[in-house]
Amino acid sequence: MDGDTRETIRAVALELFSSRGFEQTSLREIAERVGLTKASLYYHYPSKQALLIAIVDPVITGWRTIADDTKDLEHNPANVRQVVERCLDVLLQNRAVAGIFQRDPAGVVAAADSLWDDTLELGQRLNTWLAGPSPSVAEQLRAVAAMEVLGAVLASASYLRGADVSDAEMRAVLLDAAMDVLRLEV
Amino acid sequence: MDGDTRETIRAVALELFSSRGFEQTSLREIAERVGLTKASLYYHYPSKQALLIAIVDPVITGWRTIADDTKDLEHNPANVRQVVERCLDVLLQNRAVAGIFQRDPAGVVAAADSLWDDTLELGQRLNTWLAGPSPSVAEQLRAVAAMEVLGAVLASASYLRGADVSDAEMRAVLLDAAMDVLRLEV
DNA sequence: GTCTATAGATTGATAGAC
DNA sequence: GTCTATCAATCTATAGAC
Repeated sequence: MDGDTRETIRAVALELFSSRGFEQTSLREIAERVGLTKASLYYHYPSKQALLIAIVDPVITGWRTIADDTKDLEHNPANVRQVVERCLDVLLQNRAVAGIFQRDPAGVVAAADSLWDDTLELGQRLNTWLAGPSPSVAEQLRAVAAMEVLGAVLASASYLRGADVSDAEMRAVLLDAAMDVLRLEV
Repeated sequence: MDGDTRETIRAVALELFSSRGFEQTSLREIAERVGLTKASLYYHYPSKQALLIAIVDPVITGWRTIADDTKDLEHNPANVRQVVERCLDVLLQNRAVAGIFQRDPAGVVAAADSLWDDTLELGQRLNTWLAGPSPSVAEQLRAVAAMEVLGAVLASASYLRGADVSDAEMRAVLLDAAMDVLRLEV
């Protein structure tokens, strides 16, 4: 239980960053919860920024993979559905990390410009593909709106505190809803 | 041009809060841009928190008015469309303020718990009404997703940097898209 | 690998002169 | 109404002992 320390720090930081925000979480607090001193954190991560990047990297990578795969991918309803589905799965499988992007974009920007630039660029590539070739303004707007729909994965945690919804049902409903926004039926 | 000072401070703070985030904006920076010293800001606003509340209040009030009006309002397609339309108009007419809520929820929570509680409560009331009476889980999810669609008003600024879209077209397209998510045609 | 101690900077806020 | 000066707190990060 020694190489675990790095992972424990990551897990604690993830929980705090996603619930309170990056700037609102101090290394002192992370250290306390882990049971270390601030200074010890710096043995495992060279900076607070590096800690954030380590936490967020898997999701960026996930999105990049999807975006890369849309290169030369034919834009038809079946493919669109699959791309949206994969985006949705990234969110479902990384709720906490995605929560950082949803609840604290400002903190991410402040911590690492380039990280946010990456996120924007990936979003732009996905939206561009989703809108289809030579899209009208309406089609471009609907592409953005369809991606926004996926954010309901996280928002529903705040709003449907009563009913706990299974991942499977969330997946099915939001996928259909996104396709409705794009006005594509499969 | 003296009673204007208070308003100038508000405008400068709004711009900075909405673009960078609340915690990422210091009173020093606001003061510099206004052409005053930090200390002078405190003559006009008793605290940084109070400044945020003054900025954000009109939007909270707008949402509250809509939420209140759904009390005893029959849930039918025409009324749903009207409620969604009014929410959309609040966003379109208060883009910068809404940007604070979209880009920096974590900052708002940290600055004023109660402010965020209000926002959540209003969102919950609107979602509950939108979902209709005795809603299924799918209907509840679609209500949340429909509200998320409206967030495209702000997100599109980042993603459609090329084409500048008129408010009228944005309104028309997103209103229809939200109705599609709710699977209601009018 | 973890600690104590501290540097160095910034912040929100206040006191009091003018 | 605006200023100068300053307080007290907090933060990230580093130096160096163990």
